[in-house]
Amino acid sequence: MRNLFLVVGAAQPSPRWHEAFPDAQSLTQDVALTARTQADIVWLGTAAPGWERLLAAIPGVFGGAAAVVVSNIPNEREALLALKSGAHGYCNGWASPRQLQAVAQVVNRGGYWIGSELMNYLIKTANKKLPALGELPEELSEREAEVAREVATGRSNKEIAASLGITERTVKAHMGAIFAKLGVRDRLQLVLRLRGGSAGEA
Amino acid sequence: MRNLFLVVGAAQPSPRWHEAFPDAQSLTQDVALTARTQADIVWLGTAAPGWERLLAAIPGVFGGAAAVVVSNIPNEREALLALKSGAHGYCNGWASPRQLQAVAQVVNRGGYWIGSELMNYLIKTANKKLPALGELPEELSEREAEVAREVATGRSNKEIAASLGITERTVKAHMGAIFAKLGVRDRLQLVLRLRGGSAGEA
DNA sequence: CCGCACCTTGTACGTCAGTACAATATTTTT
DNA sequence: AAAAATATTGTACTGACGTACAAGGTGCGG
Repeated sequence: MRNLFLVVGAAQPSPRWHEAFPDAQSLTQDVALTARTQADIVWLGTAAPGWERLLAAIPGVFGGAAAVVVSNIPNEREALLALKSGAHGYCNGWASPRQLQAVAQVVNRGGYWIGSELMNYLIKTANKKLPALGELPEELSEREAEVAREVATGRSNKEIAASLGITERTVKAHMGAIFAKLGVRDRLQLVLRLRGGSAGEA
Repeated sequence: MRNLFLVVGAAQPSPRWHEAFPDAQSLTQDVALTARTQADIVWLGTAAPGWERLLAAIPGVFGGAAAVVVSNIPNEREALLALKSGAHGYCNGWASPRQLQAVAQVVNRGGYWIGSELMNYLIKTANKKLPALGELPEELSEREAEVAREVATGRSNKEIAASLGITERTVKAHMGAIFAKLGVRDRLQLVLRLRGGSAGEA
């Protein structure tokens, strides 16, 4: 199974992805097109604007290749856009290597990989209604989870520090650890991850 | 991978299914329950009435087992019911053995197996009523709403500027206007407001 | 015509967020 | 006992963020 990550702009594959597919290539759009690179699965990040147009063109270029859209901050809108544009998978780029491999196998065999929450959303809209709210990933330590809960209500570092009775510096330390563990770059993306209610957990 | 076909009433596995999974078992509901049969995948036919209630009970009985609903006459309504009841697969019981095996592998790895037409249908209906981020407070101007949508996906000012083809300064201007109109102090609280979080409820 | 709302951009400044170097102590795991 | 994870805090730096001064352009209703 040949994997190819299409690098567009800032949309780079995560270290976990490289770990999951050591033999895979990550190529820029231009190189992939001119070299007529073959692939069974084409992965495409959403960091760069216009990814959905590129995605729609993939079947024409990489004949028969399945497409997986990789997002750092999965959300319903983006997921729908991805599926609408022909993707068979939509997942978090910072998912574990094992999970990324599972995604690959699922998609490679003709299945769809989408978060169960998103699926539930689809079902519900196909009938009606909408709920969804998530708990904290258990890879976070207890203290980190506390900090995460605080920031998820919109508090600043200073406020969190006062609330937990620690230094702002310590809050920053926890924050950095959380970012690293969840593969987000700032507090906003963290909140979206925690509340965003959709697609492939890490 | 242990396959189990749950025989209920007239819902028998097809010869093709037996061919695909020679080592699999097909048991009646009673036997499966009393014998505490273990399985990775439970297949369930739709020929017998009440299959959806049985399906919903599967996770409790066969802990962790994925469910595939098998229909002889696949149709949208039934597929939705199956997915709603927790199935990860919905397929034609008379599909080829090879295809059934693919279904098994997809579902076994956490993927969904559903026909592309059904998927398209789901996308279409979901897109039709996809407010979520679309229903922004109407006090926002058109442009402000665009910016708000961008920031609600975790993008930075610089990224939004590039995406909308304007200056970062302009993004800041819109952002400030949004904050003032909605009574929030920063982008994080804005996102919480837009996503129904617990930010500064005026 | 003139006000009003909207879109756009500039410079400058203060604050906040995040990280790059840390270090120390406690607890848990191996 | 050694190793690893966790919790805590420090200084200092860069860059992002938000705002306070602007200002010039478009379009629309009074």
